[in-house]
Amino acid sequence: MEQKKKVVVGMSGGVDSSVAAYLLKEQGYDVIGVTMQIWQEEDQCSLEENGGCCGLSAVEDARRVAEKLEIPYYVMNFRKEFKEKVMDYFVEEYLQGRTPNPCNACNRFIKWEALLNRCRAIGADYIATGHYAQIKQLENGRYVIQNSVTATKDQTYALYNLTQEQLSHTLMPVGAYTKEEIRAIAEKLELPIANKPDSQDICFIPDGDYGAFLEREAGDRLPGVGKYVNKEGQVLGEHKGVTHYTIGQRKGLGVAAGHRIFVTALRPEQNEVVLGESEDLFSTVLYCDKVNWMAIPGIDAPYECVAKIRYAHKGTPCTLEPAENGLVKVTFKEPVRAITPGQAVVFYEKDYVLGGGSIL
RNA sequence: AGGGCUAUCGCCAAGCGGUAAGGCACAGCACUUUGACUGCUGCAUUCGCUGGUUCGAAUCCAGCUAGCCCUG
Repeated sequence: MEQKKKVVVGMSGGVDSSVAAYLLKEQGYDVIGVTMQIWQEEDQCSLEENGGCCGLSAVEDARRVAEKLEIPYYVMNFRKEFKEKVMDYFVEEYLQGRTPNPCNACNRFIKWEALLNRCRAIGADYIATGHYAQIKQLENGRYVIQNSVTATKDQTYALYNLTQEQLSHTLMPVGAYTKEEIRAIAEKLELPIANKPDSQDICFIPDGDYGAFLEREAGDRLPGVGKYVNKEGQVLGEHKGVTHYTIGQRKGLGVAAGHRIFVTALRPEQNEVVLGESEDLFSTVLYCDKVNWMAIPGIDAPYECVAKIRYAHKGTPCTLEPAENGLVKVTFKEPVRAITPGQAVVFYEKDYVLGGGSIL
């Protein structure tokens, strides 16, 4: 009667997800390997050479790993979902003068929503990934993402948007290990991808030139050249269009002010880019919407916690307060640098995710 | 038309007879499952042009050119 739990592992062909599949098999699960086809064209595989969580020789590598582990393996097509939920979102955000975080969108809508739905439809109990994070159920019954044991490789920020339903059907086996340990396991197993580099950058823009990508995708909807101005409204020069800039940016401005200057604001309505000093980038308050609560159902009074406003942010103590229309006001104890609309703000309590939202 | 001042890397700017600082911009690399930030490296055999003085000049002299200012 032993009914083995069935779990689908999203395999990117990389080290982490490959070892994740191995660990789950060792733990007695009925493991199925799946690679999601999301942006890559069928005939474009030859272009791939290095990293990208979703590109490359992903399929070939994943298939070889699955064979080595002796687990069934399938490729699932999610190009349509990816185009709508990630690429289109990416373009629209830039057109509105905001700075999107495609990985967060991909995690929630593709890796979880789309993949989980399809996997449950074929009878799987869980989906699993190679994220360095852990899922834990609190005493109040709610599921949370918890920091992995590897502080330097923590990925909870990119996962704040997962729902309770999604979390309750997700496994993250590598979260209990360090990156070094995972690589060691991969080498011991002689997995063909043990030394692949970590993925990075925007997977669907392999050359890193997102300006050119927007040109292809949005074309005539792009704003075109505009004016650089300072706080006083003086024109400082001409820029390539607000879609080419983000808050806090210094490089690529082409303005020689004699000292370092940064983008302090974007005004998409006027297609103006405001330039200013580093000090001008620090502030203590932000509002966010599209809040996803994880450790608690919500707040109806001020709530103390720590928040991150970007992936690499170490976190700053703050107070959360409910605001009109479901928004949340975040007041930091110390000024934080370059609060950027479109980026995620993620709230932490102890070592787990309290919730998070999209910065306005 | 006279008089004065200034001309050094894309921008700003040291240098004041001893063999071209620095900042910004720019480029590359590193960092990074987003955009940024940050760090590292590179970036004028040449100092408006032509001569002269000198062992030796971007630094002194002369002329020329250009720009700015003042006087008519």
